[in-house]
Amino acid sequence: MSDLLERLRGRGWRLTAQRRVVAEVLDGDHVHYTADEVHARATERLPEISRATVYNTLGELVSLGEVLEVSTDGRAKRYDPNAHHDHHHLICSQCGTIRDVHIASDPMAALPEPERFGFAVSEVSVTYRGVCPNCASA
Amino acid sequence: MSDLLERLRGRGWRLTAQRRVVAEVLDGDHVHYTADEVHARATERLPEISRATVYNTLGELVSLGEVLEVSTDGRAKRYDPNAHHDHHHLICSQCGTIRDVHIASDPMAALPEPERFGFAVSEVSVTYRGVCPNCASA
DNA sequence: TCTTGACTTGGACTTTGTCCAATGTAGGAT
DNA sequence: ATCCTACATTGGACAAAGTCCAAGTCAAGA
Ligand SMILES: [Mn+2]
Ligand SMILES: [Mn+2]
Ligand SMILES: [Zn+2]
Ligand SMILES: [Zn+2]
Repeated sequence: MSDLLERLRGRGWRLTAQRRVVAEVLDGDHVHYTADEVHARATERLPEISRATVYNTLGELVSLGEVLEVSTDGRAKRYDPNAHHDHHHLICSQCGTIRDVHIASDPMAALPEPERFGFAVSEVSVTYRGVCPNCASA
Repeated sequence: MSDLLERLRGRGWRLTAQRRVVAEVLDGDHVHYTADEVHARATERLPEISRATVYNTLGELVSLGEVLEVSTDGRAKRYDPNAHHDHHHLICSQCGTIRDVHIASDPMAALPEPERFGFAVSEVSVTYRGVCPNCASA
């Protein structure tokens, strides 16, 4: 994600300290933070960053396709910087941990034409749930 | 769902007017209402039913496995009385309409052992998104 | 260095949902 | 048929997650 800021500048973004910090927090793929978690971690680096700015920046990153929104349960959305490699999610039903997973067949191909009801289907996500090893042993 | 009330009585439920009305609203499969939509429809039949009771009853029905919770976007959860036939969902990304769909292959089989990371995987849901015919023509 | 439109901020507000003490009632007991 | 009481309902306070806005700040081009 080091070149993310470059791409964003290319799109006319002003490079503010706040945006830089949000990008840094999301850097190092494989995280799935809530907005509040992003805010907490951003605050460690830039104490006065506001919640509103974190929400604004996350929303912009999602619009640009640089970050994915993951709605797991009915709780807070999670933000996923791993937007450039197709993947799905495996979620622990007890502790909420999320892992990226890669699956063996294309789920888009599994939806027969008559089951599409005239929709222009453009996206599919597969969510697996179960108990993680950590929760199982406890 | 006519025998739902029988099953519930068998489980020791008191058959109150409120519970009856919530069950009636969810009757006739293929609906995916939010709690507030259930409340609005329940109010037409029983004007003084409270929001708290609708939430309580929906929660109980979910615990009993009679109704499924569907978390689509980050908005209100939807309640799905079609709990006894496996199915997945196709959602219009513009208007939010939900359709039940049946898929051709088993998505559980698509997750290879090494991608399970020691989880005891018990559940999988597939969500398709696209533009419905109605929204496409508008 | 100056200027200005874009960005940030704190707080009010909204939506969705939970919790609780007070009140009501379904259904078994008499 | 009536009584009893444990369970259910209610309204309103509260909480979590997110949006919106007017006022102040600042990145970056001139
Ligand atoms: Mn992910
Ligand atoms: Mn359904
Ligand atoms: Zn776990
Ligand atoms: Zn639509």
